[in-house]
Amino acid sequence: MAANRPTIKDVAALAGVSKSLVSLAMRGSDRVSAESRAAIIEAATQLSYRPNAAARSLADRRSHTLGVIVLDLLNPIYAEIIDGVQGEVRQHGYHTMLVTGNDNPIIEQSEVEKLLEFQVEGLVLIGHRMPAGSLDAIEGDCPAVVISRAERGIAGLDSISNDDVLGARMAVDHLVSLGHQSIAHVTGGINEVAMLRKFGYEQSMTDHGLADQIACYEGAFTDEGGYRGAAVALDSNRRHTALFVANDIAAVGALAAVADRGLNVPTDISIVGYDGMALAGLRSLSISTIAQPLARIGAEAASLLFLRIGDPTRPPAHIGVEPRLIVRNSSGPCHT
Amino acid sequence: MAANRPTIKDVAALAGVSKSLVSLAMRGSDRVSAESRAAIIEAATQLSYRPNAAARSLADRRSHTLGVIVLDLLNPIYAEIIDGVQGEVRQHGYHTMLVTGNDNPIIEQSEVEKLLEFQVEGLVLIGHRMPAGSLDAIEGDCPAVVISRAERGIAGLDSISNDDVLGARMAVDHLVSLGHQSIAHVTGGINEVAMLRKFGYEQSMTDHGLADQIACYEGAFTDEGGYRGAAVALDSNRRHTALFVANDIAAVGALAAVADRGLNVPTDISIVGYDGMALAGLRSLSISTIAQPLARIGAEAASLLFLRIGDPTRPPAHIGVEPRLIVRNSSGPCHT
DNA sequence: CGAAAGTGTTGGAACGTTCCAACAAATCGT
DNA sequence: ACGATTTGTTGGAACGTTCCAACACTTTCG
Repeated sequence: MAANRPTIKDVAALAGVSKSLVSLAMRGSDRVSAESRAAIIEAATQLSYRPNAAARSLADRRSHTLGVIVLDLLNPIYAEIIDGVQGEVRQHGYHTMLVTGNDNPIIEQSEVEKLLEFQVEGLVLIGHRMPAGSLDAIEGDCPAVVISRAERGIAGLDSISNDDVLGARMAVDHLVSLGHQSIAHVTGGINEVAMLRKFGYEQSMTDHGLADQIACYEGAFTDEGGYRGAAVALDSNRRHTALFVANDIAAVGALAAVADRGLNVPTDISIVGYDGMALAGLRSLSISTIAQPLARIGAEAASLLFLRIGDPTRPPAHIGVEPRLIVRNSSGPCHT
Repeated sequence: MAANRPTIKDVAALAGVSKSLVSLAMRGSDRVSAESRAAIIEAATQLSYRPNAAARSLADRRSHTLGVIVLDLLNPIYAEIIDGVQGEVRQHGYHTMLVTGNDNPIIEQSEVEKLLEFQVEGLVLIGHRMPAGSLDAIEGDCPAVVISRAERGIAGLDSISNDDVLGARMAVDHLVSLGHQSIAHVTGGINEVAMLRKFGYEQSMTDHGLADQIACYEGAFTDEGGYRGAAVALDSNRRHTALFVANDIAAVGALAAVADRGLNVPTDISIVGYDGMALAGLRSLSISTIAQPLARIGAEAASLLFLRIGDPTRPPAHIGVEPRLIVRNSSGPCHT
């Protein structure tokens, strides 16, 4: 561990120039003579000089850093979104500060606070839990974009999400095209996204003249929730031939419920999930699903943020991305 | 968006005291009179003042921030480790800067560089890919701890990992206790962790007098790799009754290979994985596994780092944590 | 050939904090 | 009652950068 970290002054002294010139050179200005530049680079590497980001961001009044707060790292779909964000951010030469809310609004709030103290230039919220009031407060302070939660209500924030209603309709359309009629829905609980998916399901069923076949079973966005909902569906006296489950994780649970009853997927019953998490594609699961373009959502969120940073007065935008059907082995023709 | 962010001076002016006193008060010093404190708090909230972390860390020469670099966010076990790190870090009142290497040594290197520019006080490396040389360089600059890669070779770094040899032995012991003898191993490819697990497998087989039953099939730490390895194992003319697969993701692939052959788990063949990722516990998979205490590994890594920050001269430590057997539905008694 | 325009380079003033020595006022001990 | 301590408070100097106005020197050109 060397004594004290070398500063720009040390480099200047060693190279025999002024600190200002070193500053210029380090940032690759073209107003530096070739000789000076060479001497400076030489000195810098010799001292293994590393600019101090704190000092820089203080002087510059820009941190070149974006804050990303994610509801919960454990859900694999968030990880995929984050990857998208990071890629885009890197391209802009920015840096990312990533924190988790641990599914806890208090922690979430305080982490956001910390990010703001670090003078992040923008905030990406991935599936937050904050009350609208806090969001408004943030918005006054710092450009922000919200992912994966419909935020039509909140005026000032950019947001991006997939079209859950459309996606749900696609799931039903797919099952209908396979000849299914008694298509049940295992819901994702009481939250906006789940509601939209349920709504899409009902809409499409009705459009196909299957309104009388509509059947919703209460579930949740978890393995456990999917299992419960599917179990009730399967044990009912209605002979459902297909299940549209509110998300992929829940679909994994539903798969287990089917297996527990000695039934086969897709011969006895078809299953379609939602989200397109990589995991659902593993061969043991091979769940048909409505995929969100997760990485693209992350990337678009980041570029939206850069747009707003560039022009804080631009009107808030909402980007909707299209979900896409991925057919795997969990859905097949209706056999009754 | 308010005009300019209020600074400590603005607060001081509004409260009618000096900036020094505000600084004291904000950090909760007890040398501030009740009146002054009240006035300051009042002023601060009124202006919605937020201290500037860049300025603070410049003056303080401490960033109160730790850097965490993870190989790849997509692997769920890393997410669980990160959660552990974050929890511990939060308890110390520190902040975390999390970046990914995207499984790319170049990016990894440059991200670490950025973290160091931010004057992080320490670094947690979760499954890095850097050559030993870069690691040495880091070590000179900044306390660091390495997770989940045995680093006995590198003298100066603290590290923490589970005992892979022991874990592999536990897996075999478990299968033997269920009456299995022809226990094959699907490997994790050519890397240190995989080698250790393979070594533990061979050791335990030998100890149980089953040296002649040892059979290794080449796989990888992926779904695909597990599928391939298991497929070869199952198609061989040796009638294996159990498979120890190098990690959980690969075990998921192995499960698919078994299903493809119309065989049943665990009646026809037992499977044990390694890692203890939450996912393996989903009811559709229910894979018996050797679990690493992932969150604890993260937490211990962080506290190790705090120890070293507190005393940079302390000798480097290696902490080994014990893996634990979790029996689920993928392993059962031998029926032949 | 002298003014104008360009080329490199420089010192000093920011940026928003924390730390420190200094100090005034109140309280103490003898 | 008077120096010694304690209790609050203060201005100014760091911290390591970037920015800016000002500088010498060349070069250009009418």
